[in-house]
Amino acid sequence: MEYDQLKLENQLCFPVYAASRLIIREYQPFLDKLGITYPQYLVLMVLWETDEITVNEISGKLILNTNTVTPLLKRMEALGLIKRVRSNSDERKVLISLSDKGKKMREKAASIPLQLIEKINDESIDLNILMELKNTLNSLISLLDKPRKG
Amino acid sequence: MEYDQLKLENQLCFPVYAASRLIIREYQPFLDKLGITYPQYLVLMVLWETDEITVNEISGKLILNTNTVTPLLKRMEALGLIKRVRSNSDERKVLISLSDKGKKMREKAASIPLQLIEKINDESIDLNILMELKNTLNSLISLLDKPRKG
DNA sequence: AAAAAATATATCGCATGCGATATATTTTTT
DNA sequence: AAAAAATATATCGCATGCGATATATTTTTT
Repeated sequence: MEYDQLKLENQLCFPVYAASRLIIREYQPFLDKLGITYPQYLVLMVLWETDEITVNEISGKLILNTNTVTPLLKRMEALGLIKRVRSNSDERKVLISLSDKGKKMREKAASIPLQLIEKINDESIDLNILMELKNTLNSLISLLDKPRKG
Repeated sequence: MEYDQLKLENQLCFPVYAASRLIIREYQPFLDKLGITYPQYLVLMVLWETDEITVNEISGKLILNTNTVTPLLKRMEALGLIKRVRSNSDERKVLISLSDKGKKMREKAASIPLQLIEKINDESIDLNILMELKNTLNSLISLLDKPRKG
């Protein structure tokens, strides 16, 4: 029997998995300056776009389970980046909003995406190809994330 | 100032990160049957291709730090999937090789890649686009992994 | 209206994943 | 040859990430 399918180089998942970790490593020095982790940065990006949303909405946008997001948000609250308040209209919900510190961090973070692009683009890889990459991944994500939403 | 760069939808990293987790979730039911995790499956794939290699070589192929790989291998040894033996020629090295159980698992795993492809292809996304995706990610990986090697 | 189902968070346990650091061995430098 | 540097693993601590499960609240069913 042929086992070529089981070779690392023939896998689709491995490159996605490895690239994910490597790109996050590139973020590390910038995030270290802000004293936050990559998932915390993602939460902030969500809140900078839409402040005052529920735990569930955040976990939906980041495609993370609530049992990952709840402790993440608690750590962010402890860091003074966000506030967690039970909703009055629906006591099951917890509303997440930015603290002043969390709001101010937006300015410090503003330069990160461009610096990342420079870091990557600086060498060999065409930006258009990266845009295609993004599109394909987004198709894949909406395909695989369907079961959660449907 | 414009903050569009800080929107989730405009990021490259987030789709890679989310896709990685979602694809691994697709593997989960198949790996559960074998009683292994995704990183463990990766180690096995490396060993099925080249048995008897060092911890360092495995961590290099998987682009993981040794402080991730060492405990991973210890768990795999506890599961009876691999053997860990100090090298005689160089006492710093630890040689990792497959146990009978680890070797036999190859047959059970042989059908996984195809099943995954069917699961994804079954709907809407062209396989050629996925091959391009793989190529772009591999370029990105060799770019970002350079500092480790160079 | 009471019971059942659904929804929203949260807790627990375990496996990564990694920065910082330690230890043993080998190689290189002086 | 002794000292210094490099190499290969390993340990520690902390932050995810998730399956299983618990709890409180709201909505739906009967």
